[in-house]
Amino acid sequence: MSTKSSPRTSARPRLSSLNRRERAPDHRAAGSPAALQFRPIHTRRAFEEICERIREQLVLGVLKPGDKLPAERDLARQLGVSRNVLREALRSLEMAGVLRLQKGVKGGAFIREGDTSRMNDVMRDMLSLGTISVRELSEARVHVLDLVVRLACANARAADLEALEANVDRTELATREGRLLDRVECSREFYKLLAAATGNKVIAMIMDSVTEIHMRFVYAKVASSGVAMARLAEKRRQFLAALRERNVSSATRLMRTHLESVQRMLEQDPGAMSLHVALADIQPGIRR
Amino acid sequence: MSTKSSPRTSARPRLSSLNRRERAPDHRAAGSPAALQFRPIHTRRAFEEICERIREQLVLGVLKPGDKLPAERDLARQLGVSRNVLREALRSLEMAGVLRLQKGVKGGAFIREGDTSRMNDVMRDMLSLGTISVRELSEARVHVLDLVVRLACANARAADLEALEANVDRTELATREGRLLDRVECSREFYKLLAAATGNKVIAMIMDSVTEIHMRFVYAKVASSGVAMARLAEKRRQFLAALRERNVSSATRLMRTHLESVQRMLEQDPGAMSLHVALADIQPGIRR
DNA sequence: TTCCATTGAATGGGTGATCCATTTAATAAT
DNA sequence: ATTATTAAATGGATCACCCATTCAATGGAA
Repeated sequence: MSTKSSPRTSARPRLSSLNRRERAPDHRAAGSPAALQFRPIHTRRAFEEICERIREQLVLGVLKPGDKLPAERDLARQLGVSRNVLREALRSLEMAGVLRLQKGVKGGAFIREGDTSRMNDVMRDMLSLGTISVRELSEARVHVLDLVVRLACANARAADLEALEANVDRTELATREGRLLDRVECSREFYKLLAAATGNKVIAMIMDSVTEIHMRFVYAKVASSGVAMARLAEKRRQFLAALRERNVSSATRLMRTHLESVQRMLEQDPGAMSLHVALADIQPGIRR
Repeated sequence: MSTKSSPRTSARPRLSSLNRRERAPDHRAAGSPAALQFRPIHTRRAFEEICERIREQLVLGVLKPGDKLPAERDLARQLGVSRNVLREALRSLEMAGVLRLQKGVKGGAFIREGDTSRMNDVMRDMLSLGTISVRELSEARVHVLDLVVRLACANARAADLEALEANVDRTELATREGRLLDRVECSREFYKLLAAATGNKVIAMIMDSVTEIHMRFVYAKVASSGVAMARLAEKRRQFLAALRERNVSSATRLMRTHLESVQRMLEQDPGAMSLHVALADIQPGIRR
């Protein structure tokens, strides 16, 4: 072994002696039972250990949103890893929405408020990879929206209703001025506000994740064909009225029939709609 | 500028001339309208560009599950970035469940089948960061489960019912043998099978994500107190019977009352239940 | 004093060379 | 034929740099 390698393995405290956490058991002396299953062992890598430790501090409450981690150089030294490896870990946590990295003096790695849009990215990747289908997503959206409408009827507060009303105002204006794509943007916002009106951030997050991609399809459709939903603002007003009255069955019915007509619109000339067109430009983003 | 820096900026084709995609518009000559909002510009970093390009190839169908990316050294050269930066991108994609990295000759970066468990990790981080509360998660779970039961009644196939039946058999056995923690594991599996019985992977994914953490709480409770749900297997049999009969109202009612009793169990001695206990040991994992 | 340009240090972003550990196919020895 | 050995390819990790951005401290001009 070369003399150069020795400092790497001994000169400073290393991350963990548990670097390889699990080993395949040695069954050589015990024969080979047929049903025996080996979980693939997977050598634990430094960056995983680092991510784990940081998440641990989060769960323990030692780290909270707004807190700053030590500078990369310091933290790397503390953990006994190279700066590059530490950066891999920080990158992963950044992409997971846990950290926000900021340059410059007074910069650093800050714990973020949770980024609820991360679920959208998961959904997008699942679609890209073909693990879920557009059909499944649409179907799920119908059911989730049904739930959201019921919860919004039960829990919407005055502020929620006002925000929705203002949204419909914008929708109406966009319609009058012929800004169809802006109107699609209003629709996206409408569903986001409706999701928020449930008063449950988990439900809202789920709702957003199944709505995001759907709206991309609508956008692509409107952009390419120029056709758009007729009497949209009017339908929204009716729905809002039902919501105000806490009339679950009416609100549900209105939303359901609306979804059906949107679906019919999307399914005209289905050949024009490709996953690729709808998903283009959405990239798991780092929102700062 | 030193002579050393010049090769970095000119010697080989760089990632993109669009390295900074969006710039804040220059409004100096136009005054300062009050409502003007600046989206924070954020210098696009190399690893983001790389992730985007790879995801692009996914959406376009050029890359499919099972495909292998070029070796790190080659890909880095092709993209005109250093190997370290490329690795940051690959790490991020690995943590996102898009890639699987494998060592050794014949190793490399392979496109994975989508990993539906990624959503669980998002949920976990949201809890750790305090963005969502346990209360919201439990409430969401009740509603989602309600939906899942309805869909399972409508769509469960013979194979699904068999798997559920086998699961209840195991539950019964574990009960008789007093293996309470194994029985919790059975419960986790039960809900996973039920989710799968909906026939919709999006719904299943959502269901799993709200169930995972909940089951950690149940596990921690059972492990610490030794108490456990009475007549569990029996209740499961009743529920399965309703499911077989496609009796939505009965199945829904049975599940709902069961959830309530579980909730009562969890809420005894609530002080003992901390987020930290329940979340310990769950780490966004790389399952190979 | 007040204001604005300059400077310099801290920080994340990025590079390239080098070595290690694991895996596997080709090769040699038995 | 079978079994060790070897060599090459690959991801994992380290080190020593340099660059670009940011911002507080500094200092000179108004």
